[in-house]
Amino acid sequence: MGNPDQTIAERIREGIRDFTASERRAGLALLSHYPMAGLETVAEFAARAGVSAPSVLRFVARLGHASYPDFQRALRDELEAQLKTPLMKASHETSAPPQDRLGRFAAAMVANVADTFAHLPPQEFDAVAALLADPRRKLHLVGGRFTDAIARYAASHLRILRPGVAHLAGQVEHWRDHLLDLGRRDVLVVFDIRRYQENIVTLATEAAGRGATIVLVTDQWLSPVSRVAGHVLSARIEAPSNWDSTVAMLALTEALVAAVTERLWPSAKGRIEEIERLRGLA
Amino acid sequence: MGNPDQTIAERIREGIRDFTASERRAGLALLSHYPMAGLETVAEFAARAGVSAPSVLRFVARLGHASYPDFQRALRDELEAQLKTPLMKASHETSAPPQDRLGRFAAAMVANVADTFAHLPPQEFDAVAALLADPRRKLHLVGGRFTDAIARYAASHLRILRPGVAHLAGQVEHWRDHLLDLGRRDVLVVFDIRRYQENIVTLATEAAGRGATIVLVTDQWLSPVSRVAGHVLSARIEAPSNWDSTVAMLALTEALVAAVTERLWPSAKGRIEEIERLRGLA
DNA sequence: TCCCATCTGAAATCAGTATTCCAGAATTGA
DNA sequence: TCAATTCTGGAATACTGATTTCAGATGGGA
Repeated sequence: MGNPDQTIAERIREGIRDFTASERRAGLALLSHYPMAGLETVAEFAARAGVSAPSVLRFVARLGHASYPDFQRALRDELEAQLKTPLMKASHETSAPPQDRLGRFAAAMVANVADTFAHLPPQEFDAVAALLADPRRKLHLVGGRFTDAIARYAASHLRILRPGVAHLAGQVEHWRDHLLDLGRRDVLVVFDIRRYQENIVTLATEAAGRGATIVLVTDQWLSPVSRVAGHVLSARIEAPSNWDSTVAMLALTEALVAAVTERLWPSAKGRIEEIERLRGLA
Repeated sequence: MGNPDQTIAERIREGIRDFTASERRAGLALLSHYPMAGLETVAEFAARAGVSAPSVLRFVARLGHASYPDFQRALRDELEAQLKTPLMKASHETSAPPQDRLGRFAAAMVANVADTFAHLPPQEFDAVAALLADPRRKLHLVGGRFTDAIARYAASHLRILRPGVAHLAGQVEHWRDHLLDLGRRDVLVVFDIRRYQENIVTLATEAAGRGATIVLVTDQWLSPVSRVAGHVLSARIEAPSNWDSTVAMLALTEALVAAVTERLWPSAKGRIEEIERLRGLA
């Protein structure tokens, strides 16, 4: 299969000295029509390179591929990885890309996610991940009008990874009961964006007063909860729409979940298997 | 074969309405993995799309190609023309592939969102937006284990914009009651990704049987719900993590909400003001 | 409800392609 | 110049993958 960290083109350039004459011709033909020539049939490729089919196969074998289809698969994978780069998007959209609303919306989303990660303080991120991965801490998650979906989403993942995860759902009245239990060992994760909700601020302030650690995930203008928060992470939420976008905030949340997953993996692995088993029973 | 001035992707998007169900699945599979899926063998392509090999061939024939190899040649030519221009450069200088996990995660998120919008068939998107904005239709939203948060999120926005929006929450048992009310005038919006949930498929199938229109928002591999869906939108969900990412799906959903908002704005404006007023009272 | 038209995929068939073999050509070194 | 070695491509072979067929499934209309 060859070294997967190297493109096929690189391997050809590197090894071309040691090739036989017809292998070299095949290699040059491929490089000069890269990578399409390699996606043709052996016969076509051979004709293009001016060599025989067997020579092409020897060339492919020399590059370390088990068979011609295997070689083509590698080329396709390589190409696909290349096409993944977002630059490609522009060339795909034939007509007036920045004009249409959908395109503008897409561009804004992409920018939000990119900016959010670009401005993320790694220490802060790691500190939060460590906190969420600490099994001695109890976690409580709560969100506002629209961000509650993210709180819920995070909770549903974290609950799988570790015990002691609660989502403060719906009714504000229930929160009071929860408050009673919040203390030094508790972490309250608050999701709150623009048009910050008063009751959320009150809850966080009260919880902080009782000694709980507050983690705030908010927008770039920072919810007032930041006053009492031990850790603050912010995400970009602007969109060409009447609504704010929580896409970047979800991306940030997923990144946190991924980091926590990694930290907890030894213990979480068995836990997940057990959960799968129980789900199977249901 | 076919009109040479049009890309194959365009022809698919344009004609997809008139395709048969399995041709449509093939088309969607190709669009969501464009154009690599089409460079695979018929069998691989068929497996990816979840249809049989003959269906893929009928799909290719419908696009106006004389044979599968002819179709592949067209794809290659198209791709070659694209590669000729801008991004050869960018792909070669893969400078600084972010080694750190957070950077890789961020890059994947950005790519997911970009790809999702790049491969989104605009007609399909518009059709869904129109459906969701039709006040004569009742909307019912439901999601799976992790996607339910998105269903809920979408519902909370749509509910503000228009009447007749229901979120099928939690308990599977409650769904049954709901099913009774689903008929020709109803739209069931289903969010379902990898490790597709059986009960969701059952629900959608049953709802479709009762004449409801099914809108499916799924991943690039298409939930089995696509069999009964009137409209399918797919989002990229792969992430360098143990979990799949729903970021792009949320982005897609927000784009839909934005489109619906725009369509309904004249009527929604007053509605929102009224809601604000009521919230003020509480 | 039944019928007709349409669609779909399993299996059989067929075509074309990769692969192998080997004889002869080219190259090398003495 | 001559052998030894390496390389090369024509032709036979073995597969794999495209294509066709057809029976059954599906859906829509009377």
